[in-house]
Amino acid sequence: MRNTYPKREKLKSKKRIERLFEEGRSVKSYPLRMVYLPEELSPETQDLRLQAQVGVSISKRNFKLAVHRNRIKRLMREAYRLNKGVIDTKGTTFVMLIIYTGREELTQHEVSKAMVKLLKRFNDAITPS
RNA sequence: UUUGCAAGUCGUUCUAUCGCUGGCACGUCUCAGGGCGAGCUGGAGGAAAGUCCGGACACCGUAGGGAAGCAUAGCGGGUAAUCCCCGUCGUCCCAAACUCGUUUUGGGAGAGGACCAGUGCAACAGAAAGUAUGUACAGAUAAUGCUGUAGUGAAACCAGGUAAACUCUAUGCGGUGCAAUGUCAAGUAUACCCACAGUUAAGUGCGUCCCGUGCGUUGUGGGAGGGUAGGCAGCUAGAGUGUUGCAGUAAUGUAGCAUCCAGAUAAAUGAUAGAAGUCACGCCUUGCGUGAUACAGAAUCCGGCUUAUAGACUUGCUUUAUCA
RNA sequence: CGCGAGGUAGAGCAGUAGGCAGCUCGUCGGGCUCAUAACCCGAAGGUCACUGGUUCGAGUCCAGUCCUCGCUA
Repeated sequence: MRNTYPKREKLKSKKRIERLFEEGRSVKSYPLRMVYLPEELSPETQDLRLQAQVGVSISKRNFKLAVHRNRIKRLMREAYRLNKGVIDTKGTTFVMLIIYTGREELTQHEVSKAMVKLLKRFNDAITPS
């Protein structure tokens, strides 16, 4: 299976992001935290493979230099791209934002590991018990 | 060969796989917008940073005058332009030399116009820091506040010093900035805009004031605005880059040849694996192992300045050792 | 992206024609009280963010850095 992360899978709408922070629920897996919310995405595409729009974020408070923030965002995107097959939303679509809450820079392997754990917890959270 | 200083240049490379993004041409699906697939080819910096100067470009009530304000400051040159760069004169600092001097040579520093236009300022010390001129001694004189020496202090050798004190002189400055600005589609309270005609009292105005100037309120006609989330243009071929010759002390200019080198927008330029290079350290010492590989990420674009920076190279001077 | 303020004692703040570094609270020691608080007496505590310049002399004037806070869209 091909692992891609094209533009239409990115969360870009300011309106959706604002509502996401107001109404969304969250799951954590250090150093990552995910905020998510069910959302109808039909205007974007009819593609059945699209399960979610995802954005990444990192605080300027924890990393002062732009070059470090850029690198961590790239690592997070890479980790999501390689592991997004873990997600199973059972038909509904979501918007989600993954936030880096750590204060130290990790390697790709460590970020990947945390990402898999985070996505599994997300699956558990949206499955009605 | 060694030490240090100054100026300048560079500032990791290659392969494979998986991704992101701009361009080109192709196939396929779709009413269209566009989607999907595979191919080729571009994809961070010397500072992209700080936003300290200067421009290009764009718009705004035409940007007119005066006041005020701000900036600059020897002279000459360079440039699109500058508070930048180059040269030069004077000043100050350091080193060396000798003919020991306000000398010569070499290197460095810096906002270096004007206190015989005016006003202000100088703690402590000191008689006195200006409405100047006390004391002691010596000299001169008809006489003195005339002349010399003394102590304080940064300055008392006087109509002195200080303008990075107010100020004056000369020159320059309209304002706001690509989230400028233009355009397309969606969409809706009649508050908005334009033209013409009449009216002119208060009021109002992209830092302030005055003059000037625009607006105002009514009628008629026309256009469609605010707020919200978007697409496209602006948007990258340019004061471009490399190289060679010529002109010039230099900054720089000019001619020929070659070349096209990021355009993202919740914001691309990455990840993994392996190899090489460089620098440390260790040793079974000439090859292995371990560790390190800086500062840092375009946001309209250029020219400077300033700041951060592992390591490498070039040139000049200096210093040490050896050989001739 | 474009602008504006501010860094002075542990905390909050003064400091103007350049020459003294200060105020309030807190801290420490002593007194008062059976004891604590309040009150009284005394003391310590500062590279004036940093670097350079102008000046005889700089918290103050000038230039350049660093940090903090805020504003417009």
